[in-house]
Amino acid sequence: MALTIYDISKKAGVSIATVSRVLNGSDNVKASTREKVLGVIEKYDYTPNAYARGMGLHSLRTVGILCANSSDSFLARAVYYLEQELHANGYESLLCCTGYDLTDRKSYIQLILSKKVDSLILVGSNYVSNNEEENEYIREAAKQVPVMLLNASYNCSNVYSTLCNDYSAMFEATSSLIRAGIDDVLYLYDSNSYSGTKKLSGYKAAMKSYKLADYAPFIHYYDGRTDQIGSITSFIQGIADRGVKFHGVIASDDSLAVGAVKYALNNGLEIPGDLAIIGYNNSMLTECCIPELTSVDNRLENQTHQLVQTLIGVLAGEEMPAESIFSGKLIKRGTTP
Amino acid sequence: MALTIYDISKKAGVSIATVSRVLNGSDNVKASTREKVLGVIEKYDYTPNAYARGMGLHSLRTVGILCANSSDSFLARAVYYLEQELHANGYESLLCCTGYDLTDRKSYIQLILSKKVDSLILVGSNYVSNNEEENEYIREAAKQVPVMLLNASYNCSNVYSTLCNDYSAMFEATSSLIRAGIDDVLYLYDSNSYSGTKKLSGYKAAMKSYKLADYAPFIHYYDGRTDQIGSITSFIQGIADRGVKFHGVIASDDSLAVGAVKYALNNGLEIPGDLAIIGYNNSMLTECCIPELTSVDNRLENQTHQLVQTLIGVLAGEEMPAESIFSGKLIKRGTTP
DNA sequence: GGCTATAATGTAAGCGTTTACATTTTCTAT
DNA sequence: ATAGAAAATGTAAACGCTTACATTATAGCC
Repeated sequence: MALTIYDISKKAGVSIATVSRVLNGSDNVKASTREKVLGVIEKYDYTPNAYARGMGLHSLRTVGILCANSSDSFLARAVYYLEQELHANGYESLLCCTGYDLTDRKSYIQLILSKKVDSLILVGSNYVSNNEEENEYIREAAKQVPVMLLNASYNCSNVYSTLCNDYSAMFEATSSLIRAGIDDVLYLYDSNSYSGTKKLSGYKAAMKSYKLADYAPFIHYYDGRTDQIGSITSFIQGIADRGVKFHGVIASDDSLAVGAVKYALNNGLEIPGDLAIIGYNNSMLTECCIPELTSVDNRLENQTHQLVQTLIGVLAGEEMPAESIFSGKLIKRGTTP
Repeated sequence: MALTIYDISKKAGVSIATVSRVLNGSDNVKASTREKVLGVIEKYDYTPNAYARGMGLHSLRTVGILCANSSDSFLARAVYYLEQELHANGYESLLCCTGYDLTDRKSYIQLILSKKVDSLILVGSNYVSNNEEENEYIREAAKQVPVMLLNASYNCSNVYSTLCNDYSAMFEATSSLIRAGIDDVLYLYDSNSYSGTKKLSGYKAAMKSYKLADYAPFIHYYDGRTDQIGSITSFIQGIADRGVKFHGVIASDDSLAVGAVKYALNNGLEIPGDLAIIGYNNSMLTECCIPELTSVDNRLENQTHQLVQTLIGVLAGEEMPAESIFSGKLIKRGTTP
């Protein structure tokens, strides 16, 4: 059986209150007593029971992080940055991978809220739906703790967001291709999430502003299989086989763009001469293909940093901005002219 | 303030014991009472406090998962599979990203053990060091709960492992290149972890068995930067520039292998004609390059499945195998003849 | 040395559950 | 209808900590 604070107090010859004070760094303890107690703690390798602690303490300096899928490279990177930032600020994190299903999601939130977290961070725009009813769970959660959205936005009190101006970034990316003389630009996307919708509109608006027809087929592919990219490649092949012509591809995610690169290479198309390609997220995948992938950097690191700063402020009772928006930046590499 | 079991019992007109019984699915509750209580719970959206629960309950059906870096695609995939398996078996998971530093690691373990986890899963071979002293923390942890190692092995009571026979797999991979007539095979690796060491020996043994000279430069690169692959590419370029000749590259990880692919394409080398390349882990990266990467599948999915099965068995008091070894498999794609 | 202010320590209540045990209700068989 | 068994429910202690409040030790001052 694990040692309790009683065992330690007995061995150190003090009361449990004193042990607790030492544990919590209270300054009302005589130096010699502190040494004695710390010695016993050290010697017996005592660790206070976190659950008992959770009962007494008001805050456990813990925040819950929810992400849909930790093997998605974008989400994983976001979670990684977040944990680092939180740790650096003295907060622990509790990570849950909820999957994309809405009902599971709700029960995960209940679960994590029952752990007395100080806040909830929802990573990725798929947590905000276009269907307002589906967002009820966010409003519910926000009644209990501040809810932080990374790369998404939701207008509700006690909800704070960081984002990239996906609309403008995608507008810019699309325009840059058009200005380079490519007027048949295909748009690939795989998610109707908050940011997904913004990006799509950015593309459409750009095409429209140049009086061009847009074409944006939806790919459903996030099922965790290994040959995701292969399925994208053949999806694009299917489009070409149906006679659709395109000399540019913009994708809502780098993985889709890599699929386009493979499609091009499979068909002997020159990149960017015959086909120009732009991805999104500026992930590690941009480096994996030859030529390297041009991609929009959505400022993940800035977002996570800002999000944690906002959170700290909110928890300290300060008034903080409900939305922090960063400007996406097109990083030009070999797949664009 | 959140509702407690007292509030619910009052509203439902029963005792807290009855509410608790309903909550815990005890069968000694009249159906009508159960309905009534569930109704109140539903209506007020009550969730029992996890910490109070942790005090009373013996097991919380929770296991701690430690991984060094959740943005490493191999580790992330492993964690993802593990969480799914655990969830399917009625276990919750607590994930911590410990980083690669040893001292941090120890405090993380203390932290997670204080949460009354039923077991500890260490994901990835970097948790087992060749330096026996550094493994003390594993022995310590194993005194408290069963410790499960994924993709690593450590001989100690109450420690269970799943692995791939990295030595043989690498021996096979290397031999396959040699048999194809390539006798100057470079080996790239970036970690001296448990499995890293095995792989390296497999390569060396294969070269030796064909009486060939081995060459295995070490790359230090896992720092989380985005241009990892770029730095690998230039590392290889540096080797070539020093006059080292090689017509084959085997890497301990797919990302290193992708670096080799880029090196080849940068230099106008034909793959696999001028340079044959084999990666390891059979990750999504294998699909990202053209030609697609030949890679060793280390049976991650099998490993995670087996690990959870073993864990369930151990927790149920059954005698389980301390080590489960799977056979790696060379998946041939375009980068090998 | 005696008095007070202050620092150090101890005592005990409370946090929200679970569960052994006690009690009450319901059912079965007479 | 009623004793006795079985089922349903209630009571209260326990889990290991924090902390307000009470008590004791220490120091400073005249």
